[in-house]
Amino acid sequence: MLSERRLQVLRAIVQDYVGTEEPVGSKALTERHSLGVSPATVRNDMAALEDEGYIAQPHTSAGRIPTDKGYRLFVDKLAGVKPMTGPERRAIQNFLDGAVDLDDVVARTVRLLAQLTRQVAVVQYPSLTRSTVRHVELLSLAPARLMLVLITDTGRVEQRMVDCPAPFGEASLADLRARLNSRVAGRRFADVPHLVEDLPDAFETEDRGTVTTVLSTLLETLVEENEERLMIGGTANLTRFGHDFPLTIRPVLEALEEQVVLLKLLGEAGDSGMTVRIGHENAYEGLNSTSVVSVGYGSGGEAVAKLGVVGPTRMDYPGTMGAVRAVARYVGQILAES
Amino acid sequence: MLSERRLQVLRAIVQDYVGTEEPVGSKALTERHSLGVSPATVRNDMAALEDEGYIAQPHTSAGRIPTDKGYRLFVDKLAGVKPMTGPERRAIQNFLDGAVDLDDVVARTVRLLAQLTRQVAVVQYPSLTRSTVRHVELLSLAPARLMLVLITDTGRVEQRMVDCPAPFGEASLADLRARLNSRVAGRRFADVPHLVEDLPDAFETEDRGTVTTVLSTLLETLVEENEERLMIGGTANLTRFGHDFPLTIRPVLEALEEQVVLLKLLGEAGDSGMTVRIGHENAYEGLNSTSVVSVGYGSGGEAVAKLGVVGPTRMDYPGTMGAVRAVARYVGQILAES
DNA sequence: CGCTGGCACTCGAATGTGAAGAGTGCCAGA
DNA sequence: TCTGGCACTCTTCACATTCGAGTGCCAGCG
Repeated sequence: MLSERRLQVLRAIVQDYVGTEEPVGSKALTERHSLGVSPATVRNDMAALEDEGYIAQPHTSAGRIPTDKGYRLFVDKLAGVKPMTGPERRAIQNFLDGAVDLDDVVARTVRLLAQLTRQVAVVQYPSLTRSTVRHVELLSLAPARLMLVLITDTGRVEQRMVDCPAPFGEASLADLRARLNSRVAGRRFADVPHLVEDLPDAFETEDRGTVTTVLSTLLETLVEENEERLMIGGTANLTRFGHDFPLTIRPVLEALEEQVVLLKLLGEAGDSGMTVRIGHENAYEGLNSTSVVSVGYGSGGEAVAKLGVVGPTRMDYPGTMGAVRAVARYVGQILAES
Repeated sequence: MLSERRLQVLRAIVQDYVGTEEPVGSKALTERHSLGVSPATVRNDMAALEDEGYIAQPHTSAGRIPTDKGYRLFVDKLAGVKPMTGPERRAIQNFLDGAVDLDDVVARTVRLLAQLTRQVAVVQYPSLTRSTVRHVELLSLAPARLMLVLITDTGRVEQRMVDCPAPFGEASLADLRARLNSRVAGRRFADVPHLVEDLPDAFETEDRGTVTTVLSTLLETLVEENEERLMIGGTANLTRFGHDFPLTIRPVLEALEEQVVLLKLLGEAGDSGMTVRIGHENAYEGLNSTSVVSVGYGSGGEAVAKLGVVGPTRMDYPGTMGAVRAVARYVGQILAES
């Protein structure tokens, strides 16, 4: 077990290193933080911290830098979440309030996060597993061709073509539209399959084929819709990463282009509360030198999607976490209002 | 006027520099290209080319590198467009054929372009100025609240809420829906305002307010829709830019995040045929050390949007132009089919 | 037992020197 | 008009040297 002072030393190391981007030595530490002990003592503590694997030296005769394990301890025990100041909150709210539709909300959120944290921001579009159906519309484009339009309560619209096995009359169409909506409107996606399963029985034999086709297209759409999309921004901030560029930045850019990777990354994060994944804690190799701070957001109590930032492990965790939390909260509010 | 041989020397310099990324000297030139003259002669030619501003030396006693003006001449006069090989064409077609919807077409196009050119790809979503309306749908969500859904022939769907000044009956709604569609379905966006202007006259006085509101929302949507979106990919290729990273790459990443900048960039490019903007020819400062190759694409004869790549001025112009042209052509085909 | 000051040691960063090499410009001659 | 030759310029690289920050360890002190 580490003594109180050693923890303080670790905290000081993390703070200094994050600030200066340079390995921090014992002398500098005692000067910049009033630890009340001499450099020699700090050196002993640092040696102990190094033995435990919390810090490391890039090479002999250089200062120490925190390891992933060190950051982990820092985040878990030594640092809180730095709350946003009043003006910052107001700025966030103002900025998000200007959004005109869902795309805009997401776009603004990305910008905002990137700007606040000066890192790369990732925002997942509100997911639909927990969404509900607002309306299903059926349009006849040709005698045996329909268009299915699904409107969700988060404001997303998805359309699919349906080729009918047999011509489908306007009357049947209206009937199907009405029945479908009375059953699924306002219901959760997950409940839809169960709710429509006996729907074909209500139709004449010659229409059943079409009804079945429409339903299966609808169910497919619900599932596919779940293939969540996301938006990223602030990649220019990657240039602040380090001086050893190409090697560090390349895999990160590659990871950011692979939506699958990012979705998995966000998906793995805990469902409630804020998750911080530090360096090698990230499963994806290209992100081994980055940390990901993510949190769920949503209208009302439930999280419908996640957002977060990707930055160097050497990041200002309290500040970043504060910004991420605040943004998530306000986005949730905006979504709830609309 | 430059002699034939001097043009050949310029061509050789461009080709070598693009290949090796290093300033090219007179000796290397005569060795790698059979110019039939000695290095000394080439030196004279190079001095002349330098006087004219086509090439420059980074510092005394280094080889020459092409200037923007040199690349311009190369592109205009010295190099053609390198056609894709058969297998390449087939690969392009196969890859694009797998797309399931518009988003997917655009996403695949971006990937493909980035991969083929090993540069940053930019694809604009099919623009709507020249698009036509496939269908307009009106749904009643609440007594005085409608949802307007616009479906375009390129497969895009846009929805808007409409708050009515007065309650609007189902009968009126059906009437409006029918009239609206009979007038605008299949028509171009640009023609819509004219086509619906007298529509309110056909309704009862108490409904006119709502009809007018719906129409103005529709027109707004048509215009806003025109705020074109785009997708980018292959940013990881920026890491191949040069060795002097951060300075070069940062402004480019910033430019790529500013959709406005990119849209203007594509917009400025000529409407037909391929456009190549080299270095300082780009209005946006951050892109002064990049070249942009763009071309319009679309279903049928008309271009509905543009696509292109952004890369270092030192790029393989013939190959890049070939890839861009080929991809644009096949995307056009795909769009025409669906 | 823990803290402190002192001291020798290590190793990277910065600086300087010198040789090598690539490339140029210019000139006289074919 | 082209060519070979030659002197000159600069960058690059390797190597040596210095400088300094930071460490580890130890003996002594409260």
